[in-house]
Amino acid sequence: MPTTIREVAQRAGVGLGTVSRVLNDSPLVSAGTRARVQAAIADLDFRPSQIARRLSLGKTLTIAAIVPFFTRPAFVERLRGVENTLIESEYDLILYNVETPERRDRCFREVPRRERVDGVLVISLPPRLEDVAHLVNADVPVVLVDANHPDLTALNRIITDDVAGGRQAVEHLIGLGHRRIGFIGDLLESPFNFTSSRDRYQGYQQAHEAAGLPVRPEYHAQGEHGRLPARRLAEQMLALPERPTAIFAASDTQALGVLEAAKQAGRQVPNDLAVIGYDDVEVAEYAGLSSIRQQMYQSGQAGVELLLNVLADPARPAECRMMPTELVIRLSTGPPQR
Amino acid sequence: MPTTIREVAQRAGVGLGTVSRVLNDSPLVSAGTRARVQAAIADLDFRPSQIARRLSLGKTLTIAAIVPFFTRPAFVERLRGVENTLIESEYDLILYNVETPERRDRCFREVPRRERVDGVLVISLPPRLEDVAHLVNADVPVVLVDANHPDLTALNRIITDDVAGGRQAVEHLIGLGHRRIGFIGDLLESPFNFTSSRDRYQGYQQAHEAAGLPVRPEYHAQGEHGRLPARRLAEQMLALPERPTAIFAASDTQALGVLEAAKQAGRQVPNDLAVIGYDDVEVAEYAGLSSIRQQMYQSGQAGVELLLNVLADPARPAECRMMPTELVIRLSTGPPQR
DNA sequence: CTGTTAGCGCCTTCAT
DNA sequence: ATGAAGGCGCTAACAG
Repeated sequence: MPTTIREVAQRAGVGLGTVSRVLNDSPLVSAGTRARVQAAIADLDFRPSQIARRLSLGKTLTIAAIVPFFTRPAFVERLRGVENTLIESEYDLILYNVETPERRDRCFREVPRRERVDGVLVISLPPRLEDVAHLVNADVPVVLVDANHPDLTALNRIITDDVAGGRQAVEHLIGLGHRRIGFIGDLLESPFNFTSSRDRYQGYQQAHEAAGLPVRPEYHAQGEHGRLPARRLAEQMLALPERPTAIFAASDTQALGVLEAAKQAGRQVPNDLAVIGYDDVEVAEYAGLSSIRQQMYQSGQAGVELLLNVLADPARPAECRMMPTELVIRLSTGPPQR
Repeated sequence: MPTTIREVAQRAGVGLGTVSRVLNDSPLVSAGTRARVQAAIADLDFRPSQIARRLSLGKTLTIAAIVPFFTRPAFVERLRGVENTLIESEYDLILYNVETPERRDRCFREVPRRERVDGVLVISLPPRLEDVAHLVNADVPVVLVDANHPDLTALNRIITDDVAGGRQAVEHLIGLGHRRIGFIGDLLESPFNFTSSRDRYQGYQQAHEAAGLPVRPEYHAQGEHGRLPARRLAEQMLALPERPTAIFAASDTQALGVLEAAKQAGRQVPNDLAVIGYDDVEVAEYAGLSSIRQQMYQSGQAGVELLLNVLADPARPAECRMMPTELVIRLSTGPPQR
């Protein structure tokens, strides 16, 4: 049997209301009794029951994170930011891992309910139009992290500007003098509706237009996410009669595949081929890979902070916070060989 | 205001005990009233408050997972098994990520308490001797997954036999005809007391003894976990006057570093150098890397099952379940060149 | 079979 | 400043 507040009260010779006040740092307790109560708490090794506390407060003190977290390192990194921030608060983090569209739908439908959690973080999982209504009308606040959509204006969210990031990457290459730049990204259609690759390609297009360069379809390849598929695509692209002098990959994972393809084809990086990735995950540094850094950890953190703010002030209007991206230049990019 | 059981009762024209029975699938309800109640529940879109339920039941219906989950893919994979299994049950999964020894100690001390959770899974985090007492005497059951120690007999756990796995790997190499076999592993001392590398090396030694081969200290290198450190160590080892014809790396990540070192040194794999890793993570297949497969996902699953069993029958004696390992032969191992 | 009642442990008025 | 009392929503034991 766990100790209860009542036993503490008895032992300290006070009423149980007083114990509750001490527990909740109420100023309405004299120093003396506070000390007595604290002594009793220590003696009995008492910890208040979270459950009872929750029932009484009418809050679950729990936040759910819905994450497709095993597919890519970037998702895990965001979750890491969430976990580390939430641990400082009084909220518990409960986890829903989404690996199938069915599971995603079920989570969107069943998780954001007041009888389960106080708030929900949706990480890197863009809701579809039909989900938006659910999420907006959910009886608990929802914050999206790394998920954007033009129709989401009613939802709180932390986004990164993938279009700008893609532009940044390609402007870097163009600035170095490249004129034939390949893009290797994910399939544009995925069951999870991931938009990042698409948006980064849009940035690619914008940079080309701004520089007056043509966007050539043979320089755009898409495939399953992963190093190996990207490697295959890069091999094909490097075998083109007029091969690109630089390749922008939609993720570092894919950029690694491109590096392998270059080595395979006997191309020196960056002289024969400049390569830039996206995300700046840990291996990018090892691999000397230029990349676009996203503040993934910080975006998780920002998501939690936003959610806690909404929890504290439910009337607060929906907010969209943009995380900046940063160009990180390493050894894999340089001017084209002449 | 969320709907309550009371309103449902009113609407269905029954007592609230009956509603509770319907919710809990009690057979003591006539088909007619059950239908009426269910209709009322549907009309009101009623979901029972988990919190109230928990307080009443005296259970948190929550299980904590303590995981160092961002450091290595193998940990995440185990967590994945945990999550996917637990989702089928009525328990919520709450997450504690451990990245520092301080945090680990705090988790071991504060998490396994009845007022917080019903049970705890400790994943890939070997407790130290002083922690064992805490965990054994904790007022909720604890199951270790992928954490072993001779002194842990009082704790429920799912382990993999890293010694046997290491032996298996090295026996494979010896069977192929190798006599000079290097080992590259983690630092034997780590703040988290990870034992896997040490155990795998022990298997290495056993295989050597069984085959009557000498264990040569210059063939044993240890360094930080990671591809790059392993690569450096392998480069040194390959520069030895009498270099090994095969290398067993304590993880696939490190084996990838060894492969890079071999390529760097102009050694053909497997002809000039056979390489075998451990874990059989996803990239092993891409890389054509022979490895020792661990059932990581299944070990998480098994941990949950064991914990649920203990929860159902607290008197059940502590159990230690061993997960098998499996030799996976790919392109990176073959007989030595003569 | 079904309605009623008494807690589960805590927080929060309301008096004092 | 503090004690007493009511209630959070549900389950389970007890009558009927």
